[in-house]
Amino acid sequence: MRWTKQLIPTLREVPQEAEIPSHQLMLRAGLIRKLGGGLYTFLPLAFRALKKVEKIVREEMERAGALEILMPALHPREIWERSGRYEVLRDVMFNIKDRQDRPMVLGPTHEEIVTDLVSREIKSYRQLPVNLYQIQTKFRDEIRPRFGLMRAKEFIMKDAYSFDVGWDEADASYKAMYEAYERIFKRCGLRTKVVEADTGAMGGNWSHEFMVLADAGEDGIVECDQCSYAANLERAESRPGGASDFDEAALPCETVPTPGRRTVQEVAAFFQSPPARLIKTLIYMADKKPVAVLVPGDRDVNEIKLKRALKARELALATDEAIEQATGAPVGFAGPVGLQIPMIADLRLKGCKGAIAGANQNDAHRIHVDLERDAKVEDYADLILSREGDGCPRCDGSLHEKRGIEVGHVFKLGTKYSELLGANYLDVDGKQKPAVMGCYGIGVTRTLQSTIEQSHDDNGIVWPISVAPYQVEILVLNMQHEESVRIAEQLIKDLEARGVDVLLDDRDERPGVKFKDADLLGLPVRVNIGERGLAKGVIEIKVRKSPDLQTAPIAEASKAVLGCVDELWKDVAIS
RNA sequence: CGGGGCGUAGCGCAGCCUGGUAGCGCGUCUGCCUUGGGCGCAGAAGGUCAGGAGUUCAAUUCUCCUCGCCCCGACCA
Repeated sequence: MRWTKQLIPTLREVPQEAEIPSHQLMLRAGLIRKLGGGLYTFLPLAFRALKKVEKIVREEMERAGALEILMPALHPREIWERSGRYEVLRDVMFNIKDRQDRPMVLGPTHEEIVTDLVSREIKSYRQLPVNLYQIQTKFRDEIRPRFGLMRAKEFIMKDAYSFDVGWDEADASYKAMYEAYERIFKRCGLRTKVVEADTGAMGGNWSHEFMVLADAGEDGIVECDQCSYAANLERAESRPGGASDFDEAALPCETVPTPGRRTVQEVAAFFQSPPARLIKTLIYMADKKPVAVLVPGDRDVNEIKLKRALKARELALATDEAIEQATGAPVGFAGPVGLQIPMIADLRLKGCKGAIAGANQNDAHRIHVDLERDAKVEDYADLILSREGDGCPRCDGSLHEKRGIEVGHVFKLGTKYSELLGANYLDVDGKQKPAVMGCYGIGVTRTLQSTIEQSHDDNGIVWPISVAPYQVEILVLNMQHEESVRIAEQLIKDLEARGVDVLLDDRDERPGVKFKDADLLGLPVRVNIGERGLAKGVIEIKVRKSPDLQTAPIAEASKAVLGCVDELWKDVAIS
């Protein structure tokens, strides 16, 4: 392909809309253009790269035995009401009506649709297992689209759904997908970290996320420095220490005036005591009922864990009025002693003595609190947000925080959807049973951008060879020089005959412009053909990711380039 | 939805405070020149100053409203 016949609108300056490197580079290298917030057009180069990612995904899904289908993007709203997820996902769903005034939604995901299909077509255990996948555009009315393709309102996702006769069989399907994902990301040239994750609105029992480590990542994760434990912060546990006993003697609980001291910091300073000695008491509304949540003063509540522990559908911090009503004191003075609403405490508070807590009256706190002696805590659970330096829950190591971009997520769903939507089969014993499901997503467009986020330098993109829009870029430094052009054309012919995608920069531009744009585009191998080299009988080869410039005799040009290309394929080979 | 910022030529920005109908760099087009890291010279095109209303003799500039975009937060498969 010739540059002058392609559409590659490179930008010299950084568009102000872009914040992170991958987004800036996608705009500058002429890969994408914005139509509106969270809506992007893929220009030819990005489209080529996208197709390569999709091809890898397809090959690995097929290898794992999944069958490709294509489901509608437009769904009757009714099916979502039937599963109960219209309520759960209504905020992210685009609602529309057809001309008959029938309510429709644009699909944010496809569990309902595929389960409906399977419920109609799969009747017998003889037809199982089955794993159906598609590569589809999903629509989500994101509260805040961000970072180009990272969080868009419309994006391409590969989603697969497995149906098995039982739990063990479903585990095998899950494992097969997990392994397929490892291969996919490796082949895309991505280094990913697999973490334990929360299942969120998907429901289900267990899930793993495939994370691309990057500062711009939207998810916090922790990983152990000694074992393989890694988890999304939403789910991460940490090793609880022993019960905290701050009192030598078991002194009776006592109320102390603390005028105007509301925050943990203020109170800790007032008592000249470490924040950890305080019991932080937060009032939440769980399904419209107040509940007190107790955590160590130096820790934050993990609302996802809390929601799970309370088995609540809705959870939010109580309003100031609700707090006053529940505790009888203004915000900042809640405490477990004498509180009349249900209480749940973090595991780390179990058996703690000599603590400081709010007194449930204005401008007062209690000291020498022995939680078990002085309060009625209904339940203890792991409720806090893990953080840097916490102990690993699995070993003696400690946890470290990182940022990650979620590119893949595999879920064990169980029978939630099959029961709801009637995906039952007839087993050997003649009984109707719900199929055991798993679902598996890859954000294809996000994966593409992650590749750039993880592989770029100051000058531009550094494409892995497997997803690069073209594998080789040839620069003819002076298009007026006929010999250069002739040699370039011969080289292109040779390379294309060997299945290599080649882009020729045939613009009548000065060399400097071409070099800059070549670095920006980041195609894996660059070939310089210029009079200076030809005078010595050589062409030059520059591998984008390496600093070295090599030369090859004109007669061996294609062989030398192919050698570089082959070498680069080793980076993304699966073992 | 809350907080902040921005909207002037394709891109990056100045002008606005202190009202008098718009400018710079890059890009684009033409010609010359040049050809190893965003070259040089000469000329040119390109603007409903986001939209609407108001104040004023006069609004890019002041006021109000609306829309869009970006960032932070809440939220998130």
